[in-house]
Amino acid sequence: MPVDLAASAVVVAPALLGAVLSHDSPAGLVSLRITEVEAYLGTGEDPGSHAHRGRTPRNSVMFGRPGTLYTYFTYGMHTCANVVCSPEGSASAVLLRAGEVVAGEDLARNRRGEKVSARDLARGPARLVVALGISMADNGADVDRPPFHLELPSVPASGYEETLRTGVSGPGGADPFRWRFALRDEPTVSPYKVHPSLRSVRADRGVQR
DNA sequence: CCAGAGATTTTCT
DNA sequence: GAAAATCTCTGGA
Repeated sequence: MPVDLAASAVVVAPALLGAVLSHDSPAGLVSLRITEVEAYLGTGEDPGSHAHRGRTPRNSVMFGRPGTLYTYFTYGMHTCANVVCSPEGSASAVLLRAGEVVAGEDLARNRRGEKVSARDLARGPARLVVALGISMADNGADVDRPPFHLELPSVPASGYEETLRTGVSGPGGADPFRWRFALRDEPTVSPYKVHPSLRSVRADRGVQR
Protein backbone atom coordinates (compact mmCIF):
# COMPACT_ATOMS: atom_id res chain seq x y z
CA MET A 1 0.00 0.00 0.00
CA PRO A 2 1.60 3.25 -1.07
CA VAL A 3 -0.53 5.19 1.36
CA ASP A 4 -0.61 4.71 5.10
CA LEU A 5 -4.26 4.96 6.07
CA ALA A 6 -3.23 5.31 9.70
CA ALA A 7 -1.95 8.80 8.92
CA SER A 8 -3.99 11.92 9.53
CA ALA A 9 -7.00 12.43 7.30
CA VAL A 10 -5.44 15.64 6.03
CA VAL A 11 -2.61 13.56 4.57
CA VAL A 12 -4.74 10.64 3.43
CA ALA A 13 -7.45 12.72 1.77
CA PRO A 14 -5.41 14.03 -1.20
CA ALA A 15 -3.79 10.60 -1.56
CA LEU A 16 -7.22 9.08 -2.14
CA LEU A 17 -7.88 11.30 -5.15
CA GLY A 18 -7.80 9.05 -8.18
CA ALA A 19 -8.24 5.87 -6.14
CA VAL A 20 -10.81 3.37 -7.37
CA LEU A 21 -13.34 2.09 -4.85
CA SER A 22 -15.38 -0.96 -5.79
CA HIS A 23 -18.40 -2.60 -4.18
CA ASP A 24 -19.28 -6.08 -5.36
CA SER A 25 -22.84 -6.57 -4.11
CA PRO A 26 -25.21 -9.40 -5.03
CA ALA A 27 -26.69 -7.03 -7.62
CA GLY A 28 -23.35 -6.62 -9.32
CA LEU A 29 -20.14 -4.62 -9.28
CA VAL A 30 -19.83 -0.85 -9.28
CA SER A 31 -16.44 0.87 -9.29
CA LEU A 32 -15.74 4.53 -9.11
CA ARG A 33 -12.71 6.73 -9.32
CA ILE A 34 -12.64 9.19 -6.43
CA THR A 35 -12.50 12.81 -7.59
CA GLU A 36 -13.43 14.78 -4.47
CA VAL A 37 -12.93 14.26 -0.73
CA GLU A 38 -12.92 16.13 2.56
CA ALA A 39 -10.82 15.53 5.69
CA TYR A 40 -12.28 15.48 9.19
CA LEU A 41 -10.20 15.25 12.34
CA GLY A 42 -10.75 14.09 15.87
CA THR A 43 -11.81 15.23 19.30
CA GLY A 44 -11.05 18.86 20.01
CA GLU A 45 -9.15 19.36 16.75
CA ASP A 46 -11.91 20.08 14.28
CA PRO A 47 -15.18 21.85 15.15
CA GLY A 48 -16.76 20.50 11.97
CA SER A 49 -16.10 16.87 12.77
CA HIS A 50 -18.63 14.45 14.19
CA ALA A 51 -15.89 13.39 16.61
CA HIS A 52 -15.26 16.90 17.89
CA ARG A 53 -17.07 16.36 21.19
CA GLY A 54 -15.73 12.88 21.75
CA ARG A 55 -16.91 9.38 21.15
CA THR A 56 -20.62 8.70 20.74
CA PRO A 57 -22.54 5.68 19.48
CA ARG A 58 -22.81 7.23 16.04
CA ASN A 59 -19.18 8.13 15.52
CA SER A 60 -17.53 5.24 17.35
CA VAL A 61 -16.34 3.71 14.08
CA MET A 62 -14.26 6.85 13.50
CA PHE A 63 -12.22 5.88 16.55
CA GLY A 64 -11.64 2.37 15.25
CA ARG A 65 -9.26 0.74 12.81
CA PRO A 66 -8.00 2.79 9.86
CA GLY A 67 -9.23 1.50 6.53
CA THR A 68 -12.78 0.87 7.67
CA LEU A 69 -15.90 2.53 6.37
CA TYR A 70 -17.73 5.07 8.53
CA THR A 71 -21.27 5.61 7.29
CA TYR A 72 -23.72 8.04 8.83
CA PHE A 73 -27.27 9.10 8.23
CA THR A 74 -28.02 12.80 7.92
CA TYR A 75 -30.68 15.34 6.95
CA GLY A 76 -33.31 12.73 7.67
CA MET A 77 -32.77 10.91 4.40
CA HIS A 78 -29.20 10.69 3.24
CA THR A 79 -26.30 8.38 3.96
CA CYS A 80 -22.69 9.46 3.51
CA ALA A 81 -19.51 7.38 3.63
CA ASN A 82 -16.02 8.00 4.98
CA VAL A 83 -12.76 6.09 5.03
CA VAL A 84 -11.44 5.98 8.59
CA CYS A 85 -7.85 7.17 9.05
CA SER A 86 -5.47 7.71 11.96
CA PRO A 87 -4.39 5.07 14.47
CA GLU A 88 -7.03 3.26 16.49
CA GLY A 89 -8.29 5.42 19.34
CA SER A 90 -7.91 8.68 17.48
CA ALA A 91 -10.73 9.76 15.23
CA SER A 92 -10.18 11.08 11.77
CA ALA A 93 -11.79 10.21 8.48
CA VAL A 94 -12.06 11.18 4.84
CA LEU A 95 -15.54 11.92 3.51
CA LEU A 96 -16.02 10.61 -0.03
CA ARG A 97 -17.74 13.47 -1.82
CA ALA A 98 -17.75 12.55 -5.48
CA GLY A 99 -16.46 10.09 -8.02
CA GLU A 100 -16.59 8.98 -11.62
CA VAL A 101 -18.28 5.64 -12.24
CA VAL A 102 -15.79 3.49 -14.16
CA ALA A 103 -17.58 0.13 -13.95
CA GLY A 104 -21.15 -1.00 -13.44
CA GLU A 105 -22.69 2.16 -14.85
CA ASP A 106 -25.96 0.38 -15.65
CA LEU A 107 -26.35 -0.82 -12.08
CA ALA A 108 -25.43 2.60 -10.71
CA ARG A 109 -28.05 4.22 -12.91
CA ASN A 110 -30.54 1.60 -11.84
CA ARG A 111 -30.00 2.66 -8.24
CA ARG A 112 -29.94 6.39 -8.90
CA GLY A 113 -32.65 6.71 -11.52
CA GLU A 114 -32.89 6.13 -15.23
CA LYS A 115 -32.75 9.79 -16.15
CA VAL A 116 -29.53 10.57 -14.27
CA SER A 117 -26.61 11.60 -16.48
CA ALA A 118 -23.31 9.75 -16.22
CA ARG A 119 -21.62 12.71 -14.61
CA ASP A 120 -24.26 13.01 -11.87
CA LEU A 121 -24.25 9.34 -10.86
CA ALA A 122 -21.82 9.86 -7.97
CA ARG A 123 -21.55 13.65 -7.91
CA GLY A 124 -22.13 14.43 -4.22
CA PRO A 125 -21.62 12.37 -1.06
CA ALA A 126 -25.15 11.01 -0.73
CA ARG A 127 -25.35 10.25 -4.44
CA LEU A 128 -22.01 8.45 -4.36
CA VAL A 129 -23.29 6.19 -1.58
CA VAL A 130 -26.41 5.30 -3.56
CA ALA A 131 -24.51 4.66 -6.79
CA LEU A 132 -22.11 2.34 -5.00
CA GLY A 133 -24.89 0.55 -3.13
CA ILE A 134 -23.53 1.42 0.32
CA SER A 135 -25.91 1.56 3.30
CA MET A 136 -25.76 2.00 7.05
CA ALA A 137 -25.27 -1.77 7.26
CA ASP A 138 -21.76 -1.21 5.87
CA ASN A 139 -20.69 0.94 8.83
CA GLY A 140 -17.41 -0.51 10.05
CA ALA A 141 -16.78 -2.62 6.95
CA ASP A 142 -13.20 -2.91 5.70
CA VAL A 143 -12.65 -0.95 2.47
CA ASP A 144 -10.22 -3.56 1.22
CA ARG A 145 -12.08 -6.76 2.08
CA PRO A 146 -14.93 -8.21 0.02
CA PRO A 147 -17.39 -6.96 -0.94
CA PHE A 148 -15.26 -3.81 -1.03
CA HIS A 149 -11.96 -3.11 -2.71
CA LEU A 150 -9.85 0.02 -2.70
CA GLU A 151 -7.28 0.45 -5.45
CA LEU A 152 -4.95 3.29 -4.58
CA PRO A 153 -3.32 5.23 -7.40
CA SER A 154 0.19 4.07 -8.27
CA VAL A 155 1.17 7.69 -8.65
CA PRO A 156 -0.27 10.25 -6.24
CA ALA A 157 -2.61 12.67 -7.94
CA SER A 158 -1.22 16.05 -8.78
CA GLY A 159 -3.18 19.06 -9.85
CA TYR A 160 -5.86 19.08 -7.21
CA GLU A 161 -7.33 22.06 -5.44
CA GLU A 162 -7.80 22.71 -1.72
CA THR A 163 -10.84 24.70 -0.68
CA LEU A 164 -13.08 25.26 2.30
CA ARG A 165 -15.26 22.30 3.10
CA THR A 166 -18.85 22.16 1.99
CA GLY A 167 -21.76 22.31 4.39
CA VAL A 168 -19.56 22.89 7.43
CA SER A 169 -19.94 25.84 9.76
CA GLY A 170 -17.29 26.58 12.34
CA PRO A 171 -16.77 29.24 15.01
CA GLY A 172 -17.93 32.56 13.68
CA GLY A 173 -19.72 30.82 10.84
CA ALA A 174 -16.89 29.90 8.52
CA ASP A 175 -15.04 26.61 8.32
CA PRO A 176 -11.51 27.40 9.55
CA PHE A 177 -9.85 24.73 7.42
CA ARG A 178 -9.31 24.25 3.71
CA TRP A 179 -9.71 20.51 3.84
CA ARG A 180 -11.75 19.82 0.75
CA PHE A 181 -9.65 18.27 -2.00
CA ALA A 182 -10.84 17.94 -5.58
CA LEU A 183 -9.17 16.93 -8.82
CA ARG A 184 -9.00 19.78 -11.28
CA ASP A 185 -10.94 19.71 -14.52
CA GLU A 186 -13.17 16.86 -13.40
CA PRO A 187 -16.80 17.19 -14.45
CA THR A 188 -17.85 14.79 -11.69
CA VAL A 189 -16.67 17.10 -8.89
CA SER A 190 -19.74 18.32 -7.03
CA PRO A 191 -20.66 21.98 -7.40
CA TYR A 192 -19.19 24.00 -4.56
CA LYS A 193 -21.79 25.12 -2.06
CA VAL A 194 -21.32 27.06 1.14
CA HIS A 195 -23.11 26.20 4.34
CA PRO A 196 -26.79 27.30 4.38
CA SER A 197 -26.17 29.63 7.32
CA LEU A 198 -23.55 31.49 5.26
CA ARG A 199 -25.63 32.11 2.18
CA SER A 200 -26.37 35.74 3.02
CA VAL A 201 -22.71 36.33 3.76
CA ARG A 202 -21.81 34.92 0.41
CA ALA A 203 -24.30 37.17 -1.32
CA ASP A 204 -22.65 40.20 0.30
CA ARG A 205 -19.04 39.41 -0.24
CA GLY A 206 -18.86 36.71 -2.85
CA VAL A 207 -17.07 33.42 -2.37
CA GLN A 208 -14.60 31.60 -4.59
CA ARG A 209 -16.09 29.38 -7.25
C1' DC B 1 -27.48 29.07 -14.89
C1' DC B 2 -29.16 30.49 -9.75
C1' DA B 3 -32.03 30.73 -5.45
C1' DG B 4 -35.42 28.89 -2.33
C1' DA B 5 -37.73 25.47 0.17
C1' DG B 6 -39.10 20.86 1.62
C1' DA B 7 -38.14 16.18 3.03
C1' DT B 8 -37.36 13.61 7.56
C1' DT B 9 -34.58 11.42 11.51
C1' DT B 10 -30.59 11.04 14.37
C1' DT B 11 -27.92 13.34 17.55
C1' DC B 12 -26.64 16.20 21.12
C1' DT B 13 -27.62 20.56 23.92
C1' DG C 1 -35.98 21.41 20.26
C1' DA C 2 -32.66 22.79 16.78
C1' DA C 3 -29.24 21.69 13.63
C1' DA C 4 -27.31 18.74 10.55
C1' DA C 5 -20.49 16.66 6.47
C1' DT C 6 -27.60 16.76 1.50
C1' DC C 7 -30.49 16.22 -2.56
C1' DT C 8 -34.25 17.22 -5.55
C1' DC C 9 -37.65 19.85 -7.39
C1' DT C 10 -39.66 24.30 -8.64
C1' DG C 11 -39.67 28.80 -10.72
C1' DG C 12 -37.18 32.60 -12.78
C1' DA C 13 -33.31 34.92 -15.50
